[in-house]
Amino acid sequence: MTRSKPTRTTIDDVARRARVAISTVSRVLNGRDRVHPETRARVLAAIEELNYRPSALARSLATQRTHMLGFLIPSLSDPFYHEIVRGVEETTMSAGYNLLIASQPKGKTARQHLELFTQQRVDGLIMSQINIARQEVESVMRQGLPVALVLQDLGADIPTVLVDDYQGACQLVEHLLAHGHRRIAYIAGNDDGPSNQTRLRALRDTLMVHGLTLPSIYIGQGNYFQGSGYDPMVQLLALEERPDAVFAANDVMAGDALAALHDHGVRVPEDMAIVGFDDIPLASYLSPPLTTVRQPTYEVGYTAAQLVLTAIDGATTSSRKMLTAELVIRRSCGCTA
Amino acid sequence: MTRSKPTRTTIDDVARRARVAISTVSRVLNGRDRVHPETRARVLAAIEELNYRPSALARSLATQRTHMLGFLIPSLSDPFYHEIVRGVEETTMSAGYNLLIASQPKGKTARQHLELFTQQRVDGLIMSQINIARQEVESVMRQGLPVALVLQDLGADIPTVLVDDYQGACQLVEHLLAHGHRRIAYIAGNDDGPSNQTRLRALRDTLMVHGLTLPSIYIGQGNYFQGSGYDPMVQLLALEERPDAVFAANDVMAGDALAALHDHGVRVPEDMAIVGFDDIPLASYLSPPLTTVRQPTYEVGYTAAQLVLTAIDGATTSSRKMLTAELVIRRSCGCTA
DNA sequence: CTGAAAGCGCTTACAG
DNA sequence: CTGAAAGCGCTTACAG
Repeated sequence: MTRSKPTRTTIDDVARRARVAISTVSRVLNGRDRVHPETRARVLAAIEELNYRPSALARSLATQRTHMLGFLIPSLSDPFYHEIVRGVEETTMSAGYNLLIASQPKGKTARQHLELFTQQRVDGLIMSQINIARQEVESVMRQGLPVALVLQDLGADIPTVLVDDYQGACQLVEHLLAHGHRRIAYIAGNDDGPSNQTRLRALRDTLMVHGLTLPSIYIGQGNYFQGSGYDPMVQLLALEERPDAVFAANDVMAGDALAALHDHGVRVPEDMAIVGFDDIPLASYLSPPLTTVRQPTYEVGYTAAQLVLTAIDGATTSSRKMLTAELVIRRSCGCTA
Repeated sequence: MTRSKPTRTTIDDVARRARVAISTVSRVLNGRDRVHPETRARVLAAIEELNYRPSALARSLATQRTHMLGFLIPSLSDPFYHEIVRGVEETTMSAGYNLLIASQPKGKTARQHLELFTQQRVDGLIMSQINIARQEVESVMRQGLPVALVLQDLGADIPTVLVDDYQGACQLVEHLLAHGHRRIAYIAGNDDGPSNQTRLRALRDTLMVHGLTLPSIYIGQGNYFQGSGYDPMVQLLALEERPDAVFAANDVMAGDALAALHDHGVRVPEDMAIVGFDDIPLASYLSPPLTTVRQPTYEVGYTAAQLVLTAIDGATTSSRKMLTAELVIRRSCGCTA
């Protein structure tokens, strides 16, 4: 007679085999209370012989701790998130926690998205740029679940990690101006996050400082995703007075713009300079290599994880971190490496 | 008086408020047994008022099902995995399961890596190219946990999804030969997976069919990771009789080779053709765009998820799938798009 | 249609 | 140092 589902070996099996109570097995498992060496040896032997693995589920139910962290991001395939994920993951792991990553499912609302985690599967939650209301985040926090927000500002009382891209974008534009460019166009992302408006504002402000302006026809509309930078670039090329430099709101769209220019026989940077934002791995592979602004993505992930880990430990720390972005000069701006 | 840890509202709270037994609350929650409409309404109201969320932990312990799938991969930042992950994730989600992704932690063994999942946190497990022995996989299966292996062949009795890269590599080499190239070099990956040897064999075999051979000095040694294709390319350039085409075992190294050629003023494809393998997103952004072999990565993920989902449902299906790879012609081979 | 009770597999005071 | 028992928050036969 075969059983299709082999029953797990449980703490009871071990206790019986070692001739002790299950509480004793539990003690050697957790190693906190003292156990007589001989008893411990018997238990360990039984565990070994039975190839016993304690059920994390049962343990979590009893302790009210899952030792898991949740991380919600818009999309796993967005290269911008890779280093953030790595930062969160490594930090989480070395603190003895496991990471549950979920990307925003297509048809689902942020609320359903959250459900996975609020059903008590994680001890803490990190969210980045998901479409969620301040009030929902607060509701989660009120349930006692520590939260950190990443690259998304929903108010001062929510632990948050931000990057100062205003400052980074200003540097970038200053650099273009230093190259002598005066007609600088912008390929915009969508406004789901705050970053698009911030970068645009940095461009406007910096131009203004130099007595320049940004004509509205110099703003092309993309959406941050791959492919969305191509048409706006083509439209800019069709203008009577072409821009001499283009600032794309992220590297992906800058790559599209580069492709459009290549297809139209426009040389970069000789005929037109292109710069991006983010410094994703692709940026250095583009031709010419892309001048851009590096967001400290690994550090963003690291910091966010630290924020919720310390909150789990009950400590209250200053909960807002602003990291700085850094200009990365390559060749698409006109510099010769 | 404030409580630092607000106690969760449980099924008991709901039952009390609705003046029913917890079993009744459970019934309306799961919607399987019939409940009197009025009773149901009372319970639903109580759930709403208390903002009750059932504990997935407790439920899993009682039902012995977590509705989670585990996915083990070598690294989250490897672009090759993005589409595979997407395939697994979407399939998993639409089947009502959640996905727990873990990449191989630096210092940890595959065994520790597995622990997270074997401690009964998932209903099924997908593994890809992690360093694990056949015997360990079998041990997991014996515990009753359905498993699928991806791009890794550990024996016929383990459900597996493979891609026929031998055939794909042959097509690629045939294409180079059709361009008139005769001195074809190879930049090898490491041998952790079987793919490097397979691709190399395909190159050798195809050359042989045409009466050609692969001199050992035409084999450069990379390791699949970014940067590792640069030096081997430089060494090939230093050869007395330079190759006229280079087949890099993956796109990432082909990108490195391209960079090396660019730095040395060698034109591609005029002076030398370059081809890669995988068709990661980067491939089309390279300059010139890279001719390569597309692995059906999304489909690989989809198929693997299906394999374990049907296994969870108790069905026994044919458990080995071989998907076909496809030649993607761009410009680095000499074709004019 | 509904309730009381056992059980899922652990942990943790409480006794001894 | 060790055991018996309660409890974590659910589900699911079993009665009624």
